[in-house]
Amino acid sequence: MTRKASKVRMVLLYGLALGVLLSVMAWSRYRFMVIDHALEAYVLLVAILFVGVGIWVGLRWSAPVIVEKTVVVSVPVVPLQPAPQVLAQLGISSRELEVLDQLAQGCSNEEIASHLFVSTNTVKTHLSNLYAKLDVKRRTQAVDKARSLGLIR
Amino acid sequence: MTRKASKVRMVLLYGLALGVLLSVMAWSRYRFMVIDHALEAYVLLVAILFVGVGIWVGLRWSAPVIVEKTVVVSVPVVPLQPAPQVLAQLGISSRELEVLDQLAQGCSNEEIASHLFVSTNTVKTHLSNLYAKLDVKRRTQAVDKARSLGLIR
DNA sequence: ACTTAAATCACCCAAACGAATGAGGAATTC
DNA sequence: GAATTCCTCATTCGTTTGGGTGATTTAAGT
Repeated sequence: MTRKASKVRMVLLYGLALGVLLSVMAWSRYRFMVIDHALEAYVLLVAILFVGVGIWVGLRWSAPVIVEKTVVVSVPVVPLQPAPQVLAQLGISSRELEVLDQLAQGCSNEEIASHLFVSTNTVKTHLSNLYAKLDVKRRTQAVDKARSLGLIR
Repeated sequence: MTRKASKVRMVLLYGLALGVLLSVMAWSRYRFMVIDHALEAYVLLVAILFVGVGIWVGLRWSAPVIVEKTVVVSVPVVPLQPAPQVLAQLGISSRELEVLDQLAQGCSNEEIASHLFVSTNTVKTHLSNLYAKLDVKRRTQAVDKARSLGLIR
């Protein structure tokens, strides 16, 4: 049922109730008029009744107060790019990527060399090629750029 | 003003209004009693008045309907740690943090120096202190560690 | 068979970097 | 006012890094 329909129906019900109440009161007034101060009691009764009606109407008509609750949910963040295309596009070989990874971990040329079981000269060659392909001059720049390209975590 | 206080005040006002209205009616009934069907009009007036009061009360008392809305917002992911405590704990100064930031962007000592308007010697000093505080030996290590600590983006 | 690309290593040289140390000035704290 | 911290700069010395160049080997593709 729509909100509008329920309002219309309620107004009709309210009018009906008012009419009935007035009739009942008109009929019953002779019974109570003999009592002194009957009018006051009468009015009080009417007031109480219609305050009740009003409250009911008010509650029904009151627009729902919409409270927005912001719920923060933690979501697993996936790697931006597994770097397959970027890698190919830049022409970076797998060996160079290994070197790049070591680089990002802060290894020196000598450490990289020992980790990859090659000479430091080889590492330097790989690095030089990497710099050219990444278009950078320094190892720190290489790490920064590789990270922004998603080549490394 | 709190909700409770306003409710209490409203009840009091309501009672007062009712009392005043009753008094007015009691005083004025002699004027209208001569007219036929005056009571019906009287009751109607009271009914209308108190329906209004009731509606007002109902609107005021109506409890907010809480509607939960799921809102999806994009949140900048990264601040593992706002780094305030970590920073303080490691004793890293703001200037050192600036140097660290430049470092992460792949700047050379000379570039950092010109960006921060100091000599390269000063940069080297800051770096040395940083290395000690981060317990590393090389700039690349420093960047790596600072990142893992959430000190930099 | 020829070409190409990747990986490996070497040598030389210059620039950048890092360690160690000292020191002055400013602000804050005790 | 003494101590502390931070920022600044300097000097020296050894290490690391990067550029340039060239070479060999292997694998893959034409």
